[in-house]
Amino acid sequence: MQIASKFTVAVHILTCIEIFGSERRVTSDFLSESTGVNAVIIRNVLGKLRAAGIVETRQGSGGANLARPLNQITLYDVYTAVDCIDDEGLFHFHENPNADCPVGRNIHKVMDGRLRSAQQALENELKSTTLADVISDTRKIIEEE
Amino acid sequence: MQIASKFTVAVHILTCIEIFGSERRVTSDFLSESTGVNAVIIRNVLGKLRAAGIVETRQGSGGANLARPLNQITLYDVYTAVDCIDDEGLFHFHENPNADCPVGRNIHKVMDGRLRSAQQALENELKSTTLADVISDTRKIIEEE
DNA sequence: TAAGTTGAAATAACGATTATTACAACTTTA
DNA sequence: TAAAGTTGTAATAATCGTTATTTCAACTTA
Repeated sequence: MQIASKFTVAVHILTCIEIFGSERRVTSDFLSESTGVNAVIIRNVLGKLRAAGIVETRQGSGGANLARPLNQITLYDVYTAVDCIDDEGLFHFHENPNADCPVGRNIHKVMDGRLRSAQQALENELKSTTLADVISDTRKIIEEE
Repeated sequence: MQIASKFTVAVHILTCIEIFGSERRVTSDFLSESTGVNAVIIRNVLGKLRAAGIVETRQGSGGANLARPLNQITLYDVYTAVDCIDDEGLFHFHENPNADCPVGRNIHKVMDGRLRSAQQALENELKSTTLADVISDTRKIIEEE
């Protein structure tokens, strides 16, 4: 049970756009090569990132670029953009608790707040890094190679 | 994409054991009734909770009870007991990044620490509540009904 | 106009979760 | 000791979400 790879793929995509965008056109085919993910899936993810105002894409001529500065895109922004998490929340509730049982009819209410807090802790952590951090680390590692 | 309901089911089970354990034998059939989850699945979850030293079960005569005090069982203990999270971590990495691409061969290294931190923030939050808290809230709500 | 690209729909492949069926092993009690 | 009820477990099916694939219209540039 894992958070869909759309999220890490999206970060990969954005990193490529920043790193290679100045030298070449970053197309869905190019991104498919780099990520190992099907080009249609890439276009799908790019579509969500575009809808969230994170990238711009060009139909026809092709290619994608960032729509705002690196330090104004957090991992949380990406995470919500590709919506790998339900409206229901990160934790899945079994759906048919017995309303005739005092525990069954209240367990949801009792757990909800605590689970939401846990999810929020995760999300706050994602808010604390921006793409600028990711790119900076990436450039450092590449230079050291 | 959600964390498997095994987790919330496990909490439901443990709550039932505490609340009803003094009046009756808490069998997998009874728990199946209360949760709405198949009795075999219940026995499966109980098996994991037993392996983690959280409950004891009785073959033959039937029934389950808690193996340690309520305030010594955190939500995190339950979460790890039913292992709804991979060894790989909460976040799923696409598996075939291109080693010939400088981004492809480094993205994992760059992201790993940050994703682990996010996961840990979630888990720390789960460590901060014990079943004693959950039961106390449950009893309060039941009394107010 | 030709070539290359995006956007999007439809469908298939795959994997993980949950449900179901079946039964051996065990405990209690009549 | 036999019957009834239960746990533990394996095997299999149903279901659902993710990812891959195929296909094609719309678009842009040369």
